[in-house]
Amino acid sequence: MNRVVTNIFPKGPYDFELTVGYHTYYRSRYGADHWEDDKYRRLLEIDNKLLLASVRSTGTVDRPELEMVVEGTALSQYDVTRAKSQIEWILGTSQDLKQFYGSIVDDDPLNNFCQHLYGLHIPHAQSPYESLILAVLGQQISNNVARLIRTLIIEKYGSPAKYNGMDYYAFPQPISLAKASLEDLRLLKMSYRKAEYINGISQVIADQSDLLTFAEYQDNNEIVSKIMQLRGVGRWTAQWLLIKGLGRMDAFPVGDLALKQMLTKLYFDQTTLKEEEMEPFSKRWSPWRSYATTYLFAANRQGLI
DNA sequence: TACCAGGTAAAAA
DNA sequence: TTTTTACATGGT
Repeated sequence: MNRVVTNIFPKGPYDFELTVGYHTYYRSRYGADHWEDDKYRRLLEIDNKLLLASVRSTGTVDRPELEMVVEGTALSQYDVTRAKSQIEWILGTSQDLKQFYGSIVDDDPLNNFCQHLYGLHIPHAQSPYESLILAVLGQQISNNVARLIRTLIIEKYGSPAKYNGMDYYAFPQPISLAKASLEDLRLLKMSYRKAEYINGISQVIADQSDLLTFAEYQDNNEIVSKIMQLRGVGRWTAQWLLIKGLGRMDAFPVGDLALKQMLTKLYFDQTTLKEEEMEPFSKRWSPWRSYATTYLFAANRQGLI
């Protein structure tokens, strides 16, 4: 077992606490992500090797600097490099907020949230597959139920490791959930249909690992129509995959109930916004709709809405 | 006790 | 083609 310390320099402004807090729903543990003692921790599975990354802030919002400690067995320089790039991706450190902030200065509720949430970057799932599974698990049900089910599936099918007496789990590999029986998945409190979705998607991804890999030039609509061919993936799930799994800047989860309620309250004077009105309305934030969405949800989680 | 919750596919109209 | 409905479960 060895241990390597390295530094990460996010693109400022970068608020580490806000970004990790949003990512973990301000809980000490959410799914495979941990947020305790001012440290973000995550067990990563890299080439079948498990390593724990612990990250803390050593800088400020405008001069951000993070310190990452990687622990594992027989760590190579390559492992550390991979872990670092995965953590940078999860924590959204390379995003540049300037253009988004500049684009919404006259948009009042949102601009106000941006002042409160200055330096919040969009955190990502570790992989497109992870974001897809988490999104499907979250369909239709309340956040409390979603969190419960997400944790159950990670603890049952993710690779475990113990560090300093604490149990950590990597996010399950596609093959693990592809091999799971529907009956076993049902034990994790999901509906039979949801178990079918999870199992089916995992089988497809286990078989074609590059299915969720897209080139830079590919259009969001092209990606959406491709992933919606997966059973269990509708447009809501596809849009969240664009935001949380692929790092696209201009996605918008039309049909999201919480989002609809927030827009109704903030922009339509309590007159319920119709679903078909969401997409046209969202265009005011293009090409930064993923940020607008994230800042609205972040404001919501902080009780600002 | 009902009814809702950060949807979706399949059935029915 | 468009509109309902079943789905599981914890919270209120």
